Amino acid sequence: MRKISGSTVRRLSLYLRFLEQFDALGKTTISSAELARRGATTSAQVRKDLSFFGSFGKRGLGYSVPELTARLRDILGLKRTYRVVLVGAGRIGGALVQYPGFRQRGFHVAAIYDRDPRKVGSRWNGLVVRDVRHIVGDLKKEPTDIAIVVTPADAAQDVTDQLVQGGVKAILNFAPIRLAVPADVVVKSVNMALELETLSFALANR
Amino acid sequence: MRKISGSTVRRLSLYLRFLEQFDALGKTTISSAELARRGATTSAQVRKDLSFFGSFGKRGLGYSVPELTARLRDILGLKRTYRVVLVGAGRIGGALVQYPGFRQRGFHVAAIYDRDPRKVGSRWNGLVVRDVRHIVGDLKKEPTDIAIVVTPADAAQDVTDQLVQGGVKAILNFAPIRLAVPADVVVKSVNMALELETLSFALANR
DNA sequence: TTCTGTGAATAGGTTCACAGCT
DNA sequence: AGCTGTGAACCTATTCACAGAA
Repeated sequence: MRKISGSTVRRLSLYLRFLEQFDALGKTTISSAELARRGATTSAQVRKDLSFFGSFGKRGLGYSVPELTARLRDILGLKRTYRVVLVGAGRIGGALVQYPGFRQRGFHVAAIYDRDPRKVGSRWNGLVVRDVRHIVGDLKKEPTDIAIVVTPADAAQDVTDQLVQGGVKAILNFAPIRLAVPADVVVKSVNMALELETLSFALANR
Repeated sequence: MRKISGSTVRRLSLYLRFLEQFDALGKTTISSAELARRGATTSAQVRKDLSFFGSFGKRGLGYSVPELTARLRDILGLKRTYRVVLVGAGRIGGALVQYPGFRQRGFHVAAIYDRDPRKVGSRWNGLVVRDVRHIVGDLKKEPTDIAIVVTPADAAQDVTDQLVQGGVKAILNFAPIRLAVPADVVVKSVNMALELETLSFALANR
């Protein structure tokens, strides 16, 4: 497939949310202009984004809400559910385990790991925290595509190596380091402090 | 000032982190190539990013670590501390209140608000949760530049309007809606489910 | 007539490559 | 000799504008 930019993918996710909202309102048809207004972009951008994957609209009419919803879910890989493991039973980990947005979208946090013996065995949102030393064995028994790394920086690379060894193919990383992974593994890093710094930059440079 | 792209700002934040690490190792000088290696970019990119703000290096030598650190802290608006208020005393709010990365960078979470009477009055990391109805009055007494919105979607716009009324100029938004704000207020939205969807897209389109 | 789909034009961001300072 | 600073070249993303389907 042709190379799709990250910003296109993010917009597709947004369009999908808007479509779900439109569907809830009982609308059956939507134009690129309406999607654009919601997404703070342009109608041409919406049409271009969609055009990378085919032509789903009807000229003079717009897009069928249920049809485009289905196509976007398909494009974004959301027609299936994902088993997700979470490594790091700290505050952020705890918040993510019960984050409703994940389950709604088919991302099921199925296991939590930590290295701290005081945390191992405790319950988090119905899941028993397991010792991280079991992780490779567990992953081999229960194939898992996605992991969320919420460990301190010093543990993150080691954990990542074990995740890769266990067959994980995508990692959402909250640790403030760049993770080294083989070419067939995708990493997406989120860094809250960095987000705040884009704000302080904006405040300082008005 | 000339328009600086978001990706340049993000890279500057990263360079600052690397510089701090180099400083801790006792290095006093660093080349654009070394910064590039750490940041998974190119030396030309590093130099170009810096060149928007001046010329801080010495030809043949590289950059002085303490000097460039100071310049970046200045550029990113990190020479001062920021009073930050957090709205929404849920799981994610709780995790963010004690997130060490914020305080390290000079972002001080100084107050937490919630609308739920059962949460109001409880203690979170040493702070007493206040009723959100006091927020405008509090902000007028204690001018605050940055707010973090961690409420459910249905409350986020209302809270945002109050923050703006109270003089907040930058908002880090975790609620899954686009916030409407006046032109002089910056909003940066973070959406975890959307990040996971970029991963499922990558898995589905290999 | 309305709104899509898409080449062409434009804008924006990245990389190249080299002159010039240390 | 080594590494910066920066125009120019290149590449990618967005916007324009219009032909064509409903």
